[in-house]
Amino acid sequence: MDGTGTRAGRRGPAGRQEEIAEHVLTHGSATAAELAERFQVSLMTIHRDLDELEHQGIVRKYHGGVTAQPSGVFESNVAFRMKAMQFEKDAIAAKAAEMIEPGMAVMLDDSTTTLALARRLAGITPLTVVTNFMESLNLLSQVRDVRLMALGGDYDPLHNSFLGVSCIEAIDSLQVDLCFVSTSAVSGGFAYHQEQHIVSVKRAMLARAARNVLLLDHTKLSRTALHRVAPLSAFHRVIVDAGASAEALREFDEHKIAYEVAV
Amino acid sequence: MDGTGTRAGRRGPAGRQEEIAEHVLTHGSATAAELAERFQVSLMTIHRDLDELEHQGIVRKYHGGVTAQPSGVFESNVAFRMKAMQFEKDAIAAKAAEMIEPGMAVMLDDSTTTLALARRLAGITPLTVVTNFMESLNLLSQVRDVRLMALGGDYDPLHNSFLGVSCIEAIDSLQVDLCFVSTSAVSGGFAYHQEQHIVSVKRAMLARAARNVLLLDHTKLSRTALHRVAPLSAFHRVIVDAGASAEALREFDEHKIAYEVAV
DNA sequence: TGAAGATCACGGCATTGAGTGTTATGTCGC
DNA sequence: GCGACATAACACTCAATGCCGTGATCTTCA
Repeated sequence: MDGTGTRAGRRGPAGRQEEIAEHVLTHGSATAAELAERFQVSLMTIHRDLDELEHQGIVRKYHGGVTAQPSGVFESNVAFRMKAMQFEKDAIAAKAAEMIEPGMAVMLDDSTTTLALARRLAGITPLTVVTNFMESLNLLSQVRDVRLMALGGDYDPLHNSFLGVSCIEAIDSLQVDLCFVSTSAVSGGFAYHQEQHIVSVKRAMLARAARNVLLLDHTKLSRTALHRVAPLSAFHRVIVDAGASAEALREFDEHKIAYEVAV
Repeated sequence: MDGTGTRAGRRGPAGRQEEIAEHVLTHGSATAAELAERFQVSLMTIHRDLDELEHQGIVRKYHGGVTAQPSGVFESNVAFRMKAMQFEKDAIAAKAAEMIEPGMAVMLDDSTTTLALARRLAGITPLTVVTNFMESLNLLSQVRDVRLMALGGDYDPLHNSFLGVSCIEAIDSLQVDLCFVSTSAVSGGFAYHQEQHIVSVKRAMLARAARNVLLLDHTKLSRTALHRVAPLSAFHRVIVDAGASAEALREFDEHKIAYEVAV
């Protein structure tokens, strides 16, 4: 039994790094020596962990220690998002799938919610699917009778997707029947996201579809992020999970937004 | 020194399976016991090898032995050669990697040879890599300090890559230092490929690089395919493996092509 | 039905690669 | 320029994995 207190590093370095991140995030900052003592590993290992966390955009290193990254970049981490709200996302995806009919062309953004939707598309073939999300590309490339189209661009490890000017140009030369996107926050009749380059891509997508659908788990409601993506009126429908508060739904009514609750 | 005669199974079970296939293909048939004796391994191992070869469509098993697959062998054999030539492709990739220096921008086409090259790029960072090949995208997305750029387009399950107009447009807006491609046949100073839509993409790639490099294992030499891709003069260098015949190399000399043999 | 051949199930063996520490070298800040 | 901190290079450990053989069980064919 070691004296490190919390659950031990049960799954290799990843587990320790997660705990380091948690420690730095709560305390605001730390020194390498302090962390080495706390986790009973050498300074070198701590530095390697911090390099990894810095590359993931979770902490910032400086000569003498590390600090937490100021904004909520942490929430963008794809591995982080992947685990959360799996059940709710699946319910939302089921509801969204009802809108799709064989033969349609649909576009999916780089969110874990639309990935849940992608998993269901094998049952609605034939279909044309357009996306910039690596996970969805890998998934759908294995599916017969899905005409898959990739949006290229600069690879973003944080989101595991392709972004940038090149991606937007590719979107601009397309036109689809349905576009499904998710955003990290919604309130006051607007959808928000914390990163500018993601916002640009989402906007381009919304402009190239006959109908747009916004997929939201309830943790996104009544919150804001730095950048406005679009007014909710840009969406022909909003789908939320059953965890949405009555207050949040009332807000949709006030703005005359067509929404649906997924059970 | 064993008595098996030919080059020993230097690269694991794959090498032995290749020799087994060769033996069965030339003799028409064989028994498991005979092969076990010939390669000095147990019956069980021979059966596992034969299961693998049968799965690849190269031989047919029956109670008491195996026979060579009667027809349609050629196509399956190509798939087989894909894997079998792995050793040579790796040598070619090693030679190609020497041309790359940190900081460069390189483009890779959708061939298994350039995939072998992609595996080596992690050691030459930082690097910008552009490709339309799903395998390479998945591989390189895991690599630190590689700025990865995807070429989008219509997904082709046969090649596991993205093609079409959309892909070519994406290529046209780029410019890289080095472009590595492979073609399915070379002879008379020209490179050939059997599929038109692949040819279009390769041509677009060649037009957007300061220097082009052609990667060829020796089975591609002195052959042709339906469509001309480009004259060999379009390439600043050709890299072949050590299996290339003296005659094929002389042909390069005649056309004044700068080539290099990978050991 | 009997016997040869094929498969299954388990365990040993060697190899690989990730993770880590130690020592040496480089770099920042006072 | 000096001390503290950070990085680079090399060697070691150890767990995971692929590969193979042995003996038991199942299947096929005469």
